Amino acid sequence: MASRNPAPDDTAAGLHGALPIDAAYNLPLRAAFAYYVDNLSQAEIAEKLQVSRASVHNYLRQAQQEGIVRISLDPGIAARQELADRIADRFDLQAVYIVPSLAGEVRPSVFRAAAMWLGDLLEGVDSLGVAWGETVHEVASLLPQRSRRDLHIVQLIGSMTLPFRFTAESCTALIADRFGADCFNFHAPAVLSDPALVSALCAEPILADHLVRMAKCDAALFAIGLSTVDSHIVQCGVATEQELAIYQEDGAAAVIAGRFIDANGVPISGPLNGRVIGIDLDRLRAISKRIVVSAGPERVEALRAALVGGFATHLVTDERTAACLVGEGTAA
Amino acid sequence: MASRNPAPDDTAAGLHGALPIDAAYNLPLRAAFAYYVDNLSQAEIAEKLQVSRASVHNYLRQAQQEGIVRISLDPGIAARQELADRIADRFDLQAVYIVPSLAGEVRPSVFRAAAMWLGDLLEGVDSLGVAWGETVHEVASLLPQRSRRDLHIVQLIGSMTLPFRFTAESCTALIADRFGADCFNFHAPAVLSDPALVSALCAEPILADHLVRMAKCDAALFAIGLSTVDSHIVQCGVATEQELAIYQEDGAAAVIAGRFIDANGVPISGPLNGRVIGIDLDRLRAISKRIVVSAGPERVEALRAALVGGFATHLVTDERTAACLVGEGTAA
DNA sequence: GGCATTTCTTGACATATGTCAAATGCGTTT
DNA sequence: AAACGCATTTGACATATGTCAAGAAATGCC
Repeated sequence: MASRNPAPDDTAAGLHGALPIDAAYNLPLRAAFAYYVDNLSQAEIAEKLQVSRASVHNYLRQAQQEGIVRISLDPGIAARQELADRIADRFDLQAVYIVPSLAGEVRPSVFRAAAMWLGDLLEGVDSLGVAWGETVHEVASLLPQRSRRDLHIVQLIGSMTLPFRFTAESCTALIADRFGADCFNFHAPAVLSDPALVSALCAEPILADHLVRMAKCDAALFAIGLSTVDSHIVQCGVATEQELAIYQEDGAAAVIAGRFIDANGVPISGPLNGRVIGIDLDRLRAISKRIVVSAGPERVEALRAALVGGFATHLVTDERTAACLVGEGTAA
Repeated sequence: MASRNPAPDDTAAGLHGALPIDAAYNLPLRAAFAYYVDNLSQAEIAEKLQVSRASVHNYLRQAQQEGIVRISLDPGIAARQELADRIADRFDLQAVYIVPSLAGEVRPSVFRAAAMWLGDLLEGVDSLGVAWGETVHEVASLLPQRSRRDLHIVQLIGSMTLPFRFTAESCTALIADRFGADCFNFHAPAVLSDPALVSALCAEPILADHLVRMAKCDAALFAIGLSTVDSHIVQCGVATEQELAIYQEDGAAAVIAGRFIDANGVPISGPLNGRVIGIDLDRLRAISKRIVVSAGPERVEALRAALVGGFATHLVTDERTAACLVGEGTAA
């Protein structure tokens, strides 16, 4: 029983080069194979591995956390729902993934599903732009470990240091971490008080480089913000209540990447004009794969505005929200 | 509780268009989401779905069989094993997947793992050539359901109607079925007694077309046959014992797609020259992704011959076989 | 419409899995 | 060398899951 359990990041090379191959190293991996491939019971594995059954259970849990074990539901099946088709047709989306939630709270359910599928959605993608907000953060924190070393994670909106746990950096960092990907953060606040300062700042090489990186993204992950008073855009200090009120008067229906749009998906100008540092809506729309995660009855209108505006190509939502989107079912 | 459980191949369109979205249709899907995404217990799901706990269990099983639920181990982790690297280096392979088998029987274990990974290995592949034999059949029969409608499955060797359960057609048919792919069979026997007849037959449009299809494959799945008397090549009637003996005298080390090679991976000519209908070794080697599944101590020499000959680019095997391949560990 | 056949469902039991606090080992510090 | 802290392991218990044969519903057939 020599050398048990090398650290996970251990390359394993050299260390056990000369060990007999039945030596008990890499326990979580072996347990996972025995359990999921050979269909042995945990008790049987425990016996073969000469450890307690509880340990085997621990290994399996560890294997799952490390992403050795991948349990997921076929995204295709969620996209092949009849409702999904209708929404995709109606709003000209490439794919709609519908979560048939039974649980009382739909949003966490949708977040988990989105996290489960993000890896699949990102196949063939080189560079993922990431917005920030509660939704994006939740999805990020639920992402399973999955190796995508080649991927670039790019922050799409400037940061706010705020009363919230979901900072822009934690969104990008979490995602980058789970994919083992490189992370490119946007070293600027999301909003300044003077447009001139914004221009000046964006002309700085560091930020200019970042703007180029954003333009090169071939996928984006974001959510649709509400334009109501309890919206995070106010709570985070991006907009004041007064500013928000002005936008509301002009028909604000949703917030995307810190920008307001109306019910027809058309950008609204207002007091934040030129003061936001982050990807603008046209450039966002130029990214080829635009993944939106949004669910909940209170978000139907905002989501519809975003879809009408053509901001999404891929949508993850739940059954009930989906039904409301196409005018069936009630918000309740 | 109208219209429960439409048949699996039901398009679902129209049928429940007007149903309230909380109607209890598509139970396996709902159960799977509740269980794997929402982390509800089967008992909780039973309650929400108004069915017995046992039913929920049945739905989940069904969901798994239908490929809604996908449980797999990261192929990357099996390829990142230190032994895998060494073998890939030594034999110039693109990837080696090593199964750390605990179970007594390694071969079934490797077959299950190969089946689990085949879908991943076939990403980006348009046309998969398939040989036949016990190994290929086993892998095929263990394949999980996974949609790859666009894929072509192409039979690489003529058929034998034989005392075995693993016919060429069942290999291709099974694989095509699991992927929902199109299946192109080779309508000819694997071996004839007269080379002239082989030429004549292959000139027939039907077969000529198939030869073209084989050449267009961008991946192949095959195993390495033994050149010993108990080899399936004799049992299937492809070669007689006398013919086999001749090849053995000339140093036959393995059989690939009905062709003999020696320990250096060089093709051996012999009594079967010109009499086999199936992909020839050069054309096989011209397929860009060549996936070999092979494991078991008795197969080490044959496998090594195949690898030396450059017939594989991807290998799925077990730890012990792998160790023997690079000269460590014992066959026992 | 009735009967046979299949498919789905269920309750009760057997088994496997999850949990947690206590114990053990192991490397580090004093 | 003893003492400490951390991570891992373990046994015992609570819970969740798997199984199966019997019953119910749906389906197909004449």
